[in-house]
Amino acid sequence: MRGVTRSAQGRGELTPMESRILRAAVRLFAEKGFDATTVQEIVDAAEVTKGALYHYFDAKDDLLFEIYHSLISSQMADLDRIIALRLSAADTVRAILVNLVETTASRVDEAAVFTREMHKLNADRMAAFRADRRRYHETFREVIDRAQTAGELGTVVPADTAVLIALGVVNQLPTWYRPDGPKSPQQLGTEIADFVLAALSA
Amino acid sequence: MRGVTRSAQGRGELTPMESRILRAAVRLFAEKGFDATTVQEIVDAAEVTKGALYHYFDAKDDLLFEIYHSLISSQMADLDRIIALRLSAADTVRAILVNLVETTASRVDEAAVFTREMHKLNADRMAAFRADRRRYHETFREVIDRAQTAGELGTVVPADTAVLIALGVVNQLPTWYRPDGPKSPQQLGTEIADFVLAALSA
DNA sequence: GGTACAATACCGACCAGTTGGTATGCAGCA
DNA sequence: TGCTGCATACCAACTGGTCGGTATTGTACC
Repeated sequence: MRGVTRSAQGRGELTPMESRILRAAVRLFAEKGFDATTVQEIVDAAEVTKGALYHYFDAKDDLLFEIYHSLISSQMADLDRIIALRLSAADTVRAILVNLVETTASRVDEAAVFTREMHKLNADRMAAFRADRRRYHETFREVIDRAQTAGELGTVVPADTAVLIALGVVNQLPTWYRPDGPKSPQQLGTEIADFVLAALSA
Repeated sequence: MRGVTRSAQGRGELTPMESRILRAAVRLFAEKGFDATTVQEIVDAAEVTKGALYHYFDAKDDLLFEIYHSLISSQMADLDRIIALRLSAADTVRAILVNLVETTASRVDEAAVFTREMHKLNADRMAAFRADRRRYHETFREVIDRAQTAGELGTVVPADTAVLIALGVVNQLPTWYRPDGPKSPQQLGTEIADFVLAALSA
């Protein structure tokens, strides 16, 4: 069972104990970083014992991977769902961005951990992650690309750069977004989508 | 001399030994992260001894701070220089972004370490950093704000959000920028500036 | 110009504390 | 009686940082 989290087998079928541990881990990782967080701190925060943790997870790294995994699967599923709606290019871009901003906002800790610690994935998992990301980027880029070719969107900025910029903004969001801030996630999503679409209309 | 790096006294007056150590530290921090990098690894990479390192720096943390410090001072100085040119709003925005992209690209490792590990600053240094960042944001925001009021730029996107987006993109740059990629830093800077200005023109 | 003295620059073996992970035990359910 | 689900005690490896000591450079005085 090397290289695979025991719990990762059945998707979304986390036991109560697993999600309890993961919830504590995410909070601590987001607060202090992965390396600076002790396994002992995690089990204390989750009010379980080390034995319990290592009963469900093979290694500390697996906690990280579970966090990535659940976030990415959810994002990929959302993307596919949006694409399937077959909206206009502009509406698709808007839907993708609003959705991304909203899920990122509702799962800030996970998103923050993700962007800060993703380079700690081992080779295999990193490769899997890159593949997912590539697919996400490509899908997004094609939406813009086709719209540009069809004259629906402007061509001032190349599609690939636009994707990098748009997704970069979202990835950076956990750094400055505060749930108690003046703007709701929905409003932020709208503003960011407005921004990107305004740029792409030129 | 608590809380202050010995070498931070005289700005930019790093001894050869200090920059040698810092150069190795930056590379390793960028590659594996701060916590995952051992002091021993740093001194090995720099081909010095632990004694030498602790002769010039009080603690491992001070290495991080020196990296931040040199990067931030340089960025703040650049900003002031650009503002002093008293260009038009659009040209100022462009100049800031192109400059930021170029310096970030030429110092990717430092920038990457910075965005990933800044939360490890202690309270004092964090406060100082926040003050600097606030000033940077405010300055940038005012440029946009005044231009919007004067009708020189559109008002579709609020100035504060625009700043967050623009700087977010730059902060995310180290994640995907590759020196051997197809686009030069200058070209990237131009494209990003085009993007932001196109959005702001709406 | 040489000698005594001192400050600076650096060395590397060592330490106390911490860390991720394990081995073993035990209760309850089938 | 055995198996799952956890608890407890423990360990070997590693980490940042220290400390006594040495080499090198600078300085003041004869």
